[in-house]
Amino acid sequence: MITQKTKYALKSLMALGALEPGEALTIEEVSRRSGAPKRFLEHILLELRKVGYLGAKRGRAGGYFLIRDPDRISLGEVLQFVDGPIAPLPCLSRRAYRRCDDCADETSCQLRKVFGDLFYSYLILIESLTLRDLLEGHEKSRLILSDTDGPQAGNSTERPTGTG
Amino acid sequence: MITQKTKYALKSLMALGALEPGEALTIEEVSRRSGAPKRFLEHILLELRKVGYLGAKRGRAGGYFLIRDPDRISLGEVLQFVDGPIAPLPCLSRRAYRRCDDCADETSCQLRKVFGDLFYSYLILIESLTLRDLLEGHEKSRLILSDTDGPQAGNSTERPTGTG
DNA sequence: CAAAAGTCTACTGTGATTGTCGTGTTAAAT
DNA sequence: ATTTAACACGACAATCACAGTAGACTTTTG
Repeated sequence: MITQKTKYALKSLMALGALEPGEALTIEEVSRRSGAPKRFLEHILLELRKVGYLGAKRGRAGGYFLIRDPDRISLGEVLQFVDGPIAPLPCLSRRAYRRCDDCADETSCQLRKVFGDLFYSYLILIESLTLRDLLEGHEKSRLILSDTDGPQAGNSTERPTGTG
Repeated sequence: MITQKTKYALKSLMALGALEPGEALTIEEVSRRSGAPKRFLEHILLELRKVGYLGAKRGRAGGYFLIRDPDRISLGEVLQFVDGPIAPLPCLSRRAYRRCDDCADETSCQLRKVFGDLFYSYLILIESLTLRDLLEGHEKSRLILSDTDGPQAGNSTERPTGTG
């Protein structure tokens, strides 16, 4: 589950990404378009600015605007910046690495091995999706498992609900 | 991040999956082998039994034992049973579906579309990994993005740490 | 100067996570 | 039959993350 905060962040980025160059939106207006509570959104937009996605103009006719190409804002990055570490195990996180206190030997930990591979595959997927994909339709992230001839993903419209 | 509880559950399943047929372990013993606190483990093993993975024998020489083939216990299933819904958005969960209160039209929600595809790919990965993979080495989950010639995953031993 | 905007720090309510505890129930050993 | 060692189950509690609110400050423009 991505957090509500991340959802607000993504919706805000979408709102700001849809603007013409030169345009800006006030927090108030982003709040209206994203559905996020205004006072909460303050924090979120501030973070997105500090991280380098947004620019802000203060004072009377101020507002926020996107300063990074939507192609270069990956979902993976946003999730990390807003939600914090996304690794399934603390010992698999680069930035926020923490040893598992209940793990004797990290190199032989089977849990780490298996989830490490899973995480790597997941990262490829999530890094390949960008704000651009949220702004337009998208045709990416089709995958094929090489040792099976199982189902293929992609193609947006079908199978709306998963199992979660 | 998978929860500590799930980690305990997986380690316990590994401990029980490594037994010879006919053998069983007491909670105490599973606790020792998995590192989980005994009184906490009670709840976990109970759940795993109710879900159909484990059998239990009560009374003096009692204990827990695996009653489902490790090939038929997918990581995805375990995560769901122990951690609850794993869908990135409530509106993408089949079992625990909930409408996003901030979403006007579900069918046109771009967030839902993109995360839906992502989730579907993720499910394929996580469903293809089983307790068997945790018990032995594993050679699965290699994937190829069909619209890029980007990196390939798989092959266990390399790139230990990700980005999370 | 006043109004409208972003910036910052601090605080809070709610719920999930991670356990612990007490008490029961079952079955084997003596 | 009694004791003992195991699982079963419900209630409770400490801690923490999440989601949001509030107040005070700073910057810009009219």
